[in-house]
Amino acid sequence: MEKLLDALKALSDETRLRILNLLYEKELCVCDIMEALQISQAKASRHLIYLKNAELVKDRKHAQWVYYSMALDERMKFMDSLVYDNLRNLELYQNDLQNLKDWLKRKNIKCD
Amino acid sequence: MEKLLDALKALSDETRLRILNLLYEKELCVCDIMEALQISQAKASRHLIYLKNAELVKDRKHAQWVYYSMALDERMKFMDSLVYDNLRNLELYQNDLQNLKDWLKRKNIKCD
DNA sequence: CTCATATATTCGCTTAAGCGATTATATGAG
DNA sequence: CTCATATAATCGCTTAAGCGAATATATGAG
Repeated sequence: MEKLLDALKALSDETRLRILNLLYEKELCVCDIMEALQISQAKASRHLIYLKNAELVKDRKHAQWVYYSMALDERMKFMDSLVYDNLRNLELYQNDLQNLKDWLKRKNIKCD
Repeated sequence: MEKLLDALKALSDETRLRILNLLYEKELCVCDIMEALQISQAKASRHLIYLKNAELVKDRKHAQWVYYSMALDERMKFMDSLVYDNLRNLELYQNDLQNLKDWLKRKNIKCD
């Protein structure tokens, strides 16, 4: 079966792990990801599409934004352990979350 | 952190998943793997070394044989779900287990 | 020592991944 | 319509993965 293998391939890249770590918090648009991870737009978009093809995330279009969020089926329940027992213990991923938080705050202030 | 990522990269290849599925049953030597999966010796050896470098398995030499077995630390506990909730539901991996069983039986008869 | 068996390593090749830079497309604002 | 913003897609390049075939190494048997 291909589906599981596709999901695991999607998990074998650090940028994608960093993205999943953020999406585990909440639904985000591409520009949130680029800002939080400080990566290029093309890179963020590419990896998000990769994750979508692997059926780990789903997307939702609204105006000119595309919002991505986790889309885990029953089989992928091991993802919880991966994120909470592993990623969240690592400095890089903690920093990413903090950067996301800071960025969302700035973004909201801008919109006021 | 590199270690988790190395482990995940190790999980992103079907042959290595098939090997892990077998090692989840019991400690095996390289030739058991080649026979059960019907793959070449070089291929079995290469992937086992890959898994060892990723610290998912450990090896033990005895005479001319090298025995490999699972070596999961606390962080890798999601592997249980991966194997039992996913791999073991798939025909390919079930067949591999049956082939292993058959091979071990033949092997023992030969040794009598 | 010599041979057979088990395993690891190397080589050359092919294919896939990831990347930056650029371009294309879609949407909303004015 | 025109412009700015958000996202996706393409191109060319570089590097990594995986493979089969062949060779090397280690161990036990006799």
